[in-house]
Amino acid sequence: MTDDDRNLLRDAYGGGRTSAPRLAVARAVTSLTGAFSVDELARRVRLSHPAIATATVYRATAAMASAGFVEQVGERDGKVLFARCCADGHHHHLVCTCCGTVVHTPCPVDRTVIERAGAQGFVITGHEVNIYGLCARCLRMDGGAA
Amino acid sequence: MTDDDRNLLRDAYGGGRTSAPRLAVARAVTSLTGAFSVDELARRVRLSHPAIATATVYRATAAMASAGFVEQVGERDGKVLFARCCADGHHHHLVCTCCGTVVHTPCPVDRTVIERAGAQGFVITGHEVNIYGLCARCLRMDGGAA
DNA sequence: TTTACTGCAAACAATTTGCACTGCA
DNA sequence: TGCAGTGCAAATTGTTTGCAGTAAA
Repeated sequence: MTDDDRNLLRDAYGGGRTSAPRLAVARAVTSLTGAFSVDELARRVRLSHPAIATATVYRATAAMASAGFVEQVGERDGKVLFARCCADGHHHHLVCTCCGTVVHTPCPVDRTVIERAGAQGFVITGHEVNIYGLCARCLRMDGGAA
Repeated sequence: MTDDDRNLLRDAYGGGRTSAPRLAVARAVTSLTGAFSVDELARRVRLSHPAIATATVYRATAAMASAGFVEQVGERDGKVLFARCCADGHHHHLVCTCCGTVVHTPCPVDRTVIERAGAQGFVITGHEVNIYGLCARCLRMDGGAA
Protein backbone atom coordinates (compact mmCIF):
# COMPACT_ATOMS: atom_id res chain seq x y z
CA MET A 1 0.00 0.00 0.00
CA THR A 2 1.76 3.10 -1.27
CA ASP A 3 0.91 6.72 -0.55
CA ASP A 4 -0.50 6.93 -4.07
CA ASP A 5 -2.87 4.13 -3.20
CA ARG A 6 -3.98 5.92 -0.07
CA ASN A 7 -4.55 9.11 -2.02
CA LEU A 8 -6.53 7.25 -4.63
CA LEU A 9 -8.72 5.67 -1.97
CA ARG A 10 -9.32 9.00 -0.30
CA ASP A 11 -10.23 10.61 -3.62
CA ALA A 12 -12.42 7.75 -4.70
CA TYR A 13 -14.32 7.05 -1.51
CA GLY A 14 -13.82 10.22 0.49
CA GLY A 15 -12.33 8.28 3.38
CA GLY A 16 -13.08 4.86 4.81
CA ARG A 17 -10.83 1.87 5.14
CA THR A 18 -8.10 0.90 2.75
CA SER A 19 -9.00 -2.55 1.61
CA ALA A 20 -7.68 -4.44 -1.37
CA PRO A 21 -11.08 -4.71 -3.11
CA ARG A 22 -11.78 -0.99 -2.82
CA LEU A 23 -8.33 -0.20 -4.13
CA ALA A 24 -8.76 -2.63 -7.02
CA VAL A 25 -12.10 -1.08 -7.98
CA ALA A 26 -10.73 2.46 -7.80
CA ARG A 27 -7.74 1.46 -9.92
CA ALA A 28 -9.99 -0.19 -12.47
CA VAL A 29 -11.99 3.02 -12.73
CA THR A 30 -8.87 5.06 -13.40
CA SER A 31 -7.73 2.50 -15.96
CA LEU A 32 -10.94 2.86 -17.95
CA THR A 33 -10.96 5.82 -20.27
CA GLY A 34 -14.66 6.24 -20.83
CA ALA A 35 -18.11 5.25 -19.69
CA PHE A 36 -18.66 1.85 -18.17
CA SER A 37 -21.48 -0.14 -16.66
CA VAL A 38 -21.01 -1.67 -13.25
CA ASP A 39 -20.67 -5.16 -14.61
CA GLU A 40 -18.09 -4.02 -17.14
CA LEU A 41 -16.20 -2.50 -14.25
CA ALA A 42 -16.58 -5.72 -12.29
CA ARG A 43 -15.21 -7.71 -15.22
CA ARG A 44 -12.24 -5.39 -15.43
CA VAL A 45 -11.65 -5.69 -11.69
CA ARG A 46 -11.69 -9.46 -11.91
CA LEU A 47 -8.91 -9.51 -14.47
CA SER A 48 -6.54 -8.78 -11.62
CA HIS A 49 -8.71 -9.81 -8.65
CA PRO A 50 -10.94 -12.71 -9.65
CA ALA A 51 -12.35 -13.16 -6.16
CA ILE A 52 -14.01 -9.75 -5.88
CA ALA A 53 -17.78 -10.09 -5.87
CA THR A 54 -20.12 -8.14 -8.09
CA ALA A 55 -21.99 -6.85 -5.05
CA THR A 56 -18.76 -5.34 -3.80
CA VAL A 57 -18.27 -3.52 -7.08
CA TYR A 58 -21.82 -2.21 -6.89
CA ARG A 59 -21.24 -1.01 -3.34
CA ALA A 60 -17.91 0.55 -4.24
CA THR A 61 -19.43 2.27 -7.26
CA ALA A 62 -22.22 3.70 -5.12
CA ALA A 63 -19.60 4.97 -2.66
CA MET A 64 -17.55 6.54 -5.45
CA ALA A 65 -20.64 8.16 -6.91
CA SER A 66 -21.61 9.69 -3.59
CA ALA A 67 -18.02 10.89 -3.15
CA GLY A 68 -18.24 12.49 -6.60
CA PHE A 69 -15.42 10.37 -8.00
CA VAL A 70 -17.64 8.95 -10.71
CA GLU A 71 -20.86 10.22 -12.24
CA GLN A 72 -23.79 8.62 -13.90
CA VAL A 73 -23.55 9.50 -17.60
CA GLY A 74 -26.49 7.74 -19.17
CA GLU A 75 -27.50 4.19 -19.76
CA ARG A 76 -27.17 1.45 -22.33
CA ASP A 77 -29.14 -1.80 -22.63
CA GLY A 78 -30.93 -1.00 -19.40
CA LYS A 79 -27.66 -0.75 -17.52
CA VAL A 80 -26.56 2.47 -15.86
CA LEU A 81 -23.37 3.95 -17.27
CA PHE A 82 -20.82 5.66 -15.05
CA ALA A 83 -17.68 7.56 -15.86
CA ARG A 84 -14.80 9.11 -14.00
CA CYS A 85 -15.42 12.82 -13.96
CA CYS A 86 -12.85 15.46 -13.13
CA ALA A 87 -14.75 18.45 -14.48
CA ASP A 88 -16.01 21.04 -12.04
CA GLY A 89 -19.34 22.77 -12.10
CA HIS A 90 -22.58 21.76 -13.73
CA HIS A 91 -22.08 20.01 -17.01
CA HIS A 92 -23.14 16.97 -18.99
CA HIS A 93 -21.53 14.25 -21.04
CA LEU A 94 -21.25 13.21 -24.61
CA VAL A 95 -20.84 9.45 -24.63
CA CYS A 96 -19.49 7.60 -27.65
CA THR A 97 -21.92 4.76 -28.24
CA CYS A 98 -19.15 2.76 -29.87
CA CYS A 99 -16.22 2.94 -27.44
CA GLY A 100 -17.64 4.75 -24.42
CA THR A 101 -15.37 7.76 -24.65
CA VAL A 102 -16.76 10.63 -22.61
CA VAL A 103 -16.51 14.31 -23.46
CA HIS A 104 -17.82 17.09 -21.26
CA THR A 105 -20.30 19.58 -22.56
CA PRO A 106 -21.87 22.60 -20.92
CA CYS A 107 -25.46 22.27 -19.81
CA PRO A 108 -27.73 23.03 -22.76
CA VAL A 109 -30.76 23.66 -20.55
CA ASP A 110 -30.44 27.40 -20.67
CA ARG A 111 -32.25 30.49 -19.58
CA THR A 112 -34.63 30.24 -22.51
CA VAL A 113 -35.98 26.87 -21.45
CA ILE A 114 -36.23 27.87 -17.82
CA GLU A 115 -38.03 31.09 -18.66
CA ARG A 116 -40.40 29.40 -21.02
CA ALA A 117 -41.21 26.87 -18.31
CA GLY A 118 -41.67 29.70 -15.84
CA ALA A 119 -44.10 31.38 -18.20
CA GLN A 120 -46.21 28.22 -17.94
CA GLY A 121 -46.01 28.28 -14.14
CA PHE A 122 -43.47 25.48 -14.06
CA VAL A 123 -40.44 25.60 -11.79
CA ILE A 124 -37.60 23.37 -12.93
CA THR A 125 -36.01 21.42 -10.10
CA GLY A 126 -33.77 19.06 -12.00
CA HIS A 127 -32.95 17.57 -15.33
CA GLU A 128 -31.12 14.74 -17.02
CA VAL A 129 -29.27 15.30 -20.25
CA ASN A 130 -27.43 12.46 -21.92
CA ILE A 131 -26.00 12.99 -25.35
CA TYR A 132 -24.80 10.13 -27.49
CA GLY A 133 -22.70 10.08 -30.60
CA LEU A 134 -19.51 8.83 -32.15
CA CYS A 135 -16.06 10.04 -31.27
CA ALA A 136 -13.45 10.98 -33.85
CA ARG A 137 -11.66 7.65 -33.57
CA CYS A 138 -14.80 5.56 -34.01
CA LEU A 139 -15.92 7.74 -36.91
CA ARG A 140 -12.64 7.02 -38.67
CA MET A 141 -12.87 3.30 -37.99
CA ASP A 142 -16.48 3.25 -39.06
CA GLY A 143 -15.63 5.07 -42.28
CA GLY A 144 -12.69 2.78 -42.89
CA ALA A 145 -14.66 -0.39 -42.26
CA ALA A 146 -17.79 0.53 -44.18
CA MET B 1 -67.82 -0.55 -30.43
CA THR B 2 -68.49 2.96 -31.69
CA ASP B 3 -66.73 4.78 -34.51
CA ASP B 4 -64.95 6.85 -31.86
CA ASP B 5 -63.59 3.65 -30.41
CA ARG B 6 -62.37 2.54 -33.80
CA ASN B 7 -60.71 5.88 -34.39
CA LEU B 8 -59.07 5.75 -30.99
CA LEU B 9 -57.72 2.28 -31.68
CA ARG B 10 -56.40 3.33 -35.05
CA ASP B 11 -54.70 6.39 -33.55
CA ALA B 12 -53.31 4.49 -30.60
CA TYR B 13 -52.04 1.37 -32.30
CA GLY B 14 -51.82 2.40 -35.92
CA GLY B 15 -54.10 -0.43 -36.95
CA GLY B 16 -54.47 -3.96 -35.70
CA ARG B 17 -57.48 -5.63 -34.20
CA THR B 18 -60.14 -3.97 -32.14
CA SER B 19 -60.13 -5.89 -28.91
CA ALA B 20 -61.63 -4.89 -25.58
CA PRO B 21 -58.27 -4.88 -23.73
CA ARG B 22 -56.58 -2.67 -26.31
CA LEU B 23 -59.50 -0.28 -26.24
CA ALA B 24 -59.48 -0.19 -22.45
CA VAL B 25 -55.76 0.60 -22.38
CA ALA B 26 -56.09 3.34 -25.02
CA ARG B 27 -58.98 4.87 -23.11
CA ALA B 28 -57.04 4.77 -19.87
CA VAL B 29 -54.20 6.63 -21.56
CA THR B 30 -56.51 9.37 -22.75
CA SER B 31 -58.05 9.61 -19.29
CA LEU B 32 -54.66 10.25 -17.69
CA THR B 33 -53.57 13.85 -17.93
CA GLY B 34 -49.85 13.45 -17.36
CA ALA B 35 -46.96 11.04 -17.18
CA PHE B 36 -47.55 7.51 -16.01
CA SER B 37 -45.59 4.34 -15.51
CA VAL B 38 -46.85 1.14 -17.09
CA ASP B 39 -48.02 -0.28 -13.81
CA GLU B 40 -49.87 2.92 -12.96
CA LEU B 41 -51.56 2.59 -16.32
CA ALA B 42 -52.31 -1.06 -15.59
CA ARG B 43 -53.87 -0.12 -12.27
CA ARG B 44 -56.03 2.46 -13.98
CA VAL B 45 -57.07 -0.04 -16.63
CA ARG B 46 -58.08 -2.53 -13.96
CA LEU B 47 -60.47 -0.10 -12.33
CA SER B 48 -62.83 -0.82 -15.19
CA HIS B 49 -61.37 -4.08 -16.50
CA PRO B 50 -59.96 -6.09 -13.59
CA ALA B 51 -59.12 -9.11 -15.73
CA ILE B 52 -56.61 -7.37 -18.00
CA ALA B 53 -53.12 -8.67 -17.36
CA THR B 54 -50.08 -6.51 -16.73
CA ALA B 55 -48.28 -8.12 -19.64
CA THR B 56 -51.06 -7.01 -21.93
CA VAL B 57 -50.66 -3.43 -20.73
CA TYR B 58 -46.92 -3.63 -21.35
CA ARG B 59 -47.52 -4.96 -24.84
CA ALA B 60 -50.17 -2.36 -25.57
CA THR B 61 -47.90 0.41 -24.30
CA ALA B 62 -45.07 -0.79 -26.53
CA ALA B 63 -47.47 -0.80 -29.47
CA MET B 64 -48.68 2.71 -28.67
CA ALA B 65 -45.13 3.94 -28.32
CA SER B 66 -44.12 2.54 -31.67
CA ALA B 67 -47.24 4.09 -33.19
CA GLY B 68 -46.22 7.43 -31.68
CA PHE B 69 -49.37 7.67 -29.56
CA VAL B 70 -47.36 7.83 -26.35
CA GLU B 71 -43.76 8.82 -25.70
CA GLN B 72 -41.22 7.97 -23.08
CA VAL B 73 -40.80 11.09 -20.96
CA GLY B 74 -38.32 10.08 -18.28
CA GLU B 75 -38.28 7.69 -15.39
CA ARG B 76 -39.11 7.55 -11.72
CA ASP B 77 -38.10 4.91 -9.16
CA GLY B 78 -36.52 2.85 -11.90
CA LYS B 79 -39.79 2.73 -13.82
CA VAL B 80 -40.09 4.20 -17.29
CA LEU B 81 -42.57 7.06 -17.55
CA PHE B 82 -44.76 7.51 -20.61
CA ALA B 83 -47.13 10.24 -21.60
CA ARG B 84 -49.65 10.91 -24.31
CA CYS B 85 -48.01 13.29 -26.74
CA CYS B 86 -49.81 15.28 -29.42
CA ALA B 87 -47.01 17.71 -30.18
CA ASP B 88 -45.33 17.53 -33.56
CA GLY B 89 -41.65 17.83 -34.29
CA HIS B 90 -38.67 17.29 -32.07
CA HIS B 91 -39.26 18.39 -28.51
CA HIS B 92 -38.90 17.29 -24.93
CA HIS B 93 -41.00 17.22 -21.79
CA LEU B 94 -41.16 18.94 -18.48
CA VAL B 95 -42.61 16.46 -16.02
CA CYS B 96 -44.07 17.56 -12.71
CA THR B 97 -42.51 15.28 -10.11
CA CYS B 98 -45.54 15.77 -7.91
CA CYS B 99 -48.54 15.11 -10.14
CA GLY B 100 -47.00 13.97 -13.42
CA THR B 101 -48.30 16.86 -15.49
CA VAL B 102 -46.39 17.09 -18.75
CA VAL B 103 -45.48 20.28 -20.58
CA HIS B 104 -43.69 20.40 -23.91
CA THR B 105 -40.47 22.26 -24.32
CA PRO B 106 -38.31 22.84 -27.37
CA CYS B 107 -35.10 20.86 -27.57
CA PRO B 108 -32.38 22.70 -25.66
CA VAL B 109 -29.56 20.81 -27.36
CA ASP B 110 -28.79 23.55 -29.78
CA ARG B 111 -26.30 24.47 -32.44
CA THR B 112 -23.77 25.56 -29.83
CA VAL B 113 -23.57 22.14 -28.22
CA ILE B 114 -23.46 20.37 -31.56
CA GLU B 115 -20.73 22.65 -32.87
CA ARG B 116 -18.70 22.35 -29.73
CA ALA B 117 -18.97 18.58 -29.97
CA GLY B 118 -17.98 18.78 -33.62
CA ALA B 119 -14.92 20.80 -32.70
CA GLN B 120 -13.84 17.83 -30.60
CA GLY B 121 -14.42 15.42 -33.46
CA PHE B 122 -17.66 14.16 -31.96
CA VAL B 123 -20.77 13.61 -34.06
CA ILE B 124 -23.97 13.63 -32.05
CA THR B 125 -26.37 10.87 -33.04
CA GLY B 126 -28.96 11.13 -30.32
CA HIS B 127 -29.81 12.51 -26.95
CA GLU B 128 -32.15 12.18 -24.02
CA VAL B 129 -33.41 15.23 -22.20
CA ASN B 130 -35.77 14.87 -19.29
CA ILE B 131 -36.61 17.92 -17.25
CA TYR B 132 -38.33 17.69 -13.90
CA GLY B 133 -39.99 20.31 -11.81
CA LEU B 134 -43.20 21.39 -10.19
CA CYS B 135 -46.24 22.63 -12.03
CA ALA B 136 -48.17 25.73 -11.01
CA ARG B 137 -50.85 23.76 -9.23
CA CYS B 138 -48.41 21.69 -7.17
CA LEU B 139 -46.41 24.80 -6.34
CA ARG B 140 -49.53 26.41 -4.94
CA MET B 141 -50.46 23.31 -2.96
CA ASP B 142 -46.91 22.96 -1.74
CA GLY B 143 -46.85 26.58 -0.65
CA GLY B 144 -50.25 26.25 0.98
CA ALA B 145 -49.36 23.05 2.80
CA ALA B 146 -45.91 24.10 3.99
C1' DT C 1 -60.19 -20.42 -40.97
C1' DT C 2 -56.35 -17.81 -39.82
C1' DT C 3 -53.66 -15.58 -36.70
C1' DA C 4 -53.44 -11.33 -33.79
C1' DC C 5 -54.10 -10.65 -29.31
C1' DT C 6 -54.57 -12.26 -24.54
C1' DG C 7 -53.88 -14.24 -19.77
C1' DC C 8 -51.03 -16.68 -17.02
C1' DA C 9 -46.94 -17.84 -15.14
C1' DA C 10 -42.32 -18.48 -15.57
C1' DA C 11 -38.12 -16.39 -17.07
C1' DC C 12 -34.92 -12.63 -17.12
C1' DA C 13 -31.56 -9.31 -15.72
C1' DA C 14 -29.89 -5.44 -13.13
C1' DT C 15 -29.46 -4.32 -8.66
C1' DT C 16 -30.01 -4.71 -3.58
C1' DT C 17 -29.87 -6.91 0.74
C1' DG C 18 -29.20 -10.23 4.79
C1' DC C 19 -25.86 -12.35 7.13
C1' DA C 20 -21.86 -14.36 8.77
C1' DC C 21 -17.05 -13.58 8.34
C1' DT C 22 -12.58 -11.09 7.77
C1' DG C 23 -9.16 -7.93 8.54
C1' DC C 24 -8.08 -2.88 8.93
C1' DA C 25 -7.66 0.88 12.31
C1' DT D 1 -11.34 -5.39 19.70
C1' DG D 2 -14.97 -3.18 17.06
C1' DC D 3 -16.93 -2.36 13.08
C1' DA D 4 -16.39 -1.12 8.04
C1' DG D 5 -16.04 -3.74 4.30
C1' DT D 6 -16.64 -8.31 2.00
C1' DG D 7 -18.37 -12.64 -0.33
C1' DC D 8 -22.07 -15.36 -1.13
C1' DA D 9 -26.53 -16.28 -2.23
C1' DA D 10 -31.12 -15.16 -2.03
C1' DA D 11 -34.47 -11.62 -2.71
C1' DT D 12 -36.45 -7.82 -5.23
C1' DT D 13 -38.47 -5.71 -9.06
C1' DG D 14 -39.47 -3.89 -13.66
C1' DT D 15 -40.06 -6.01 -17.83
C1' DT D 16 -40.23 -9.74 -21.32
C1' DT D 17 -41.46 -14.13 -23.18
C1' DG D 18 -43.46 -18.93 -24.10
C1' DC D 19 -47.49 -21.05 -24.74
C1' DA D 20 -52.02 -22.42 -25.20
C1' DG D 21 -56.60 -20.44 -25.58
C1' DT D 22 -59.90 -16.86 -27.49
C1' DA D 23 -61.91 -14.09 -30.69
C1' DA D 24 -61.49 -10.52 -34.52
C1' DA D 25 -61.21 -10.36 -39.47
